[in-house]
Amino acid sequence: MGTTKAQIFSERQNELAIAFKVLGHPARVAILEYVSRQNACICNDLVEEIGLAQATISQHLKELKSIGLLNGEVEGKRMCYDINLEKWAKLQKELNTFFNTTTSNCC
Amino acid sequence: MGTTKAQIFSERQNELAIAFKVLGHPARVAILEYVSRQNACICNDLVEEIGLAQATISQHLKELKSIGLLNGEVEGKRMCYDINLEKWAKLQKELNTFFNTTTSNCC
DNA sequence: ATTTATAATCGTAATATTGCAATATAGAGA
DNA sequence: TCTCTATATTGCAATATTACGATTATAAAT
Repeated sequence: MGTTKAQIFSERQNELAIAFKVLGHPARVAILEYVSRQNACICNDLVEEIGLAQATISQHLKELKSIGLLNGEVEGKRMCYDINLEKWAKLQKELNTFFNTTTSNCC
Repeated sequence: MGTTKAQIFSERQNELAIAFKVLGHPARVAILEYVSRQNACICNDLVEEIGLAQATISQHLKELKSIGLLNGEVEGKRMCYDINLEKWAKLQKELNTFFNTTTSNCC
């Protein structure tokens, strides 16, 4: 127990849910918003901006990278994260498809 | 530890994240999709359709209700759930605002 | 009244997530 | 090289989530 029974759902449902889940933390919402506002987007800035420990920010960045929403480029000793616009647009489209096809005709 | 530090984020960021989080489970995605396809949308049907225990489905329904995405009406000894279309449209709009305003200009 | 059907709630075990300190790694500059 | 800075990883504690059996509550049917 404690584990999501992914095998009983479709791949699409699982992927959609995973994307929603990754977006389902305020720190990750804030990271995406901050990264999108900045020209320089470095973990250390995020630590100051957001107010979580460096290790914690790094972990959240990892999750955002895991679904391809963020790109991380090494820039000297720093990392430069930016949003993967292609993936971003694709996800937006998928979410809208989900919202548009899921409308009630019940009762 | 273990608890999200909600107090360091804006109300909007927290609410957005909570909505994403609720959508971030394949069972809840599946429930929304199934409810939207049916005219009769009863927990017991969902148990058969989805293949999780009745208690588990009931719990997922509760979470969907908690953010107002589902309405539950008592219909005799059954419950009739349907999607709260107003909330649904509002959420879709908010997510799109998030996606549209969060685009990269980094690096 | 008793039984049956439906769904909510409770209690609990297994697992996942969050957050941080400590440590590791890697590049830049003295 | 040695040190400093930036980021990643590890290990761990606290808490949250997932799932389910058992129980409870309610209403319909007999």
